[in-house]
Amino acid sequence: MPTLAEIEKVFFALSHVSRRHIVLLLGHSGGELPSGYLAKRFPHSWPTTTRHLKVLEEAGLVEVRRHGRSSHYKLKRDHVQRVLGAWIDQLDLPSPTKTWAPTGPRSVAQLSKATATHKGK
Amino acid sequence: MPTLAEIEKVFFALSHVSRRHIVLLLGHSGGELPSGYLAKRFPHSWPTTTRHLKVLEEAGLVEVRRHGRSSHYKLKRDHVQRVLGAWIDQLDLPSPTKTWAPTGPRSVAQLSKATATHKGK
DNA sequence: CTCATTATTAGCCCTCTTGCTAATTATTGT
DNA sequence: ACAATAATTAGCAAGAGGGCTAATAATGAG
Repeated sequence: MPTLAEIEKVFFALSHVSRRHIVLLLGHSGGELPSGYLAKRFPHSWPTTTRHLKVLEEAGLVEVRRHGRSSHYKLKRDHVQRVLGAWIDQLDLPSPTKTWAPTGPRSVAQLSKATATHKGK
Repeated sequence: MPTLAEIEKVFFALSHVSRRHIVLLLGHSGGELPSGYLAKRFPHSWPTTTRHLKVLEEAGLVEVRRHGRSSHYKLKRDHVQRVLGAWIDQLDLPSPTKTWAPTGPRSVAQLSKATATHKGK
């Protein structure tokens, strides 16, 4: 279960278009992307991108691997899905005994559960 | 598919703790809650709650029914799930032919698809 | 009609966020 | 050693966001 602080940081991080766009770029790339590559794809200056990346990193949405003079950023998919998924799940009415109704629209609970095989930070 | 503007508004709306909390309260209630009921549950003033509610409404996350001198707010679950779900789905690598890998963690795609039986605003 | 209740609107202030440029650090190449 | 490249840090300015109080609107009760 994500802490309040985690939820806070994630939603804040995703509240800015550029940061969401960075996340999407990283997601589509499938792997790592260097800071400069990302910076070039935005109308704003490189330092601004750097700051966005730091926000994403502090939110645990992204991880960096520094190698030589370049920094490679990678999306932490599981964290995005775990935090957002868990929050969305909370929207449902409090379950009496954690019994998810077998009928009706599927809950994202399964997603966050299935994905929870990874490290929980 | 949610428009960019929709995504923007939803993520902005959910970037504030109080607004997220309002959404959760409405979600848990299962139905409608009057403005004053919500306002009383926050440390800040009533007008501040009113503003938060307006933001949520403009984001399409909530709908109001005014009756007499009270306003009743209701969560639009489908919209929350449709927009957030769709965005999360975009994180996955662009599918070659929309073929979701049969192995690995399940996508939220199913959720948003299953839920998409409702009105698309 | 008058008063109380419920809620929203208006306007103000202060903080936080985000953009920028300039400076700094670290690494690679010549 | 020196210059070039990659990236971050520092510091500043502008604007947005969110809090408050006071004022206004609308409805219900007596």
